[in-house]
Amino acid sequence: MNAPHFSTRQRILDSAEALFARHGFAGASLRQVTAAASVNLAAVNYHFGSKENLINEVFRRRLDELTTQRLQALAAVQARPDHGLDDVLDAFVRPALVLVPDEHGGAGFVRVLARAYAEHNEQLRKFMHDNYGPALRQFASAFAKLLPDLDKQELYWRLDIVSGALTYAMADFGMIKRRGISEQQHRDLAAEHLIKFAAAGLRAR
Amino acid sequence: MNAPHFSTRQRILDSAEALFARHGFAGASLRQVTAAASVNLAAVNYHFGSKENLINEVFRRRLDELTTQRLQALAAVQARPDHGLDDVLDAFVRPALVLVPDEHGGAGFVRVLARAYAEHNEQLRKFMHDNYGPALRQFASAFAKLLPDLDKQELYWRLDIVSGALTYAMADFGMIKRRGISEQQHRDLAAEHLIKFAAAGLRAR
DNA sequence: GTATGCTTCAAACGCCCGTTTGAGCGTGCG
DNA sequence: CGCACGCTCAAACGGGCGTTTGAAGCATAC
Repeated sequence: MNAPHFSTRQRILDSAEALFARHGFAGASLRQVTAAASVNLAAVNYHFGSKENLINEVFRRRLDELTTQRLQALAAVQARPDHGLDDVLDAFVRPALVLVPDEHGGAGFVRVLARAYAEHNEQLRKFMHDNYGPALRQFASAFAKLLPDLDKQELYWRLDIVSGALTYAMADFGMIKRRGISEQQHRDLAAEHLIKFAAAGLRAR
Repeated sequence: MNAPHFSTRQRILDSAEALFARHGFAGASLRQVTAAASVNLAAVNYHFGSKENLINEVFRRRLDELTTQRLQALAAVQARPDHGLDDVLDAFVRPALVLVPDEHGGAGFVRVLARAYAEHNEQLRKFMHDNYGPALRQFASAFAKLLPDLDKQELYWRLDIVSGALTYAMADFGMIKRRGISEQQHRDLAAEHLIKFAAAGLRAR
């Protein structure tokens, strides 16, 4: 499944991400993960200490990447003096598209992220809040500048709504089947619609 | 945990719903469920056949209720000739608030629903599509009448976004902590903000 | 060449899982 | 009464779980 020239550690992370996405954290066993990674069972505990810790590492790896890219995109947008709501939303949404697909048609990390929300695990939530929060606050202030009449509490509610819609749209949870398009196409379209929708939603009076 | 005068069947369903919400379908064991319900372990297989089937029954019970209430509310709204977008959205969102809380602070069925989305299980999805789909189509046509200029594909995308945001908001997945309010208050507020946001999003051009 | 330290390996640990079994229970009908 | 039926129960089934162990491999440094 994984090319043998990648490190054991990395192959475990890749397989774990794909299997957690498909079967959930409790539903995917270390035996499945290590088999998919062509790695000995004990390697997980050797490299990560425990399953719990492996889950955290799966997150850290991608969230760091996601946050970095978002903030980069935001900085680029804010450098342009005429930037609008759509641009900031794009900086928020677009990076989530990139780190998405795994090699075998799964939705990869975005779906893991959705799992994590659903888990409602306090530890995971704190971890996400710590790593996510500062970046989110930067976006909030970028939005606040573009929506000077919007109450701060109101803005935070709406950003939460955008995050939720983003997560669900990216993970392709919708009830409506859209035939003949790839997962990647689906997510591009979803991003497009989401940005338009969210821009109007944020401007609501 | 459950009053003893309820039937074994019902106590199992209640406990299962709460535990599936908290720990997921794979994460909550039948031993936990039956212990919480003060019921013999074998009772699950006696009354439901299998764990898989228990999960389905947990859904059927609430989804039937939810769909019925939504369609009732929609009918009431459509009876008024001057109804607007907010009213239809209210009919869609409000019933989700009602069937929410379990007795011990958990978020109950709404969180189970969010789990189901995250599971991405084909069988569950088909089940939801079959039971959900017709009602969703009724709402779609109610929205379409109020948004005559909106392309049909576009509308479906936006309704998917609304569903995602609704699920996410109801299950209280947000990153932002809001102190000093109960789960119920949180959901009332979430519904209010969601409706305002979604109405504007649906009207986006 | 041998000692060192990181990594991999097969095997085993005890535990919990979903499910099945067959005996036991109470109720109500013939 | 007796017997059938719906339900509950404790116990056991095989199997999969996360984790631990100690030996084996294999480079690098001395």
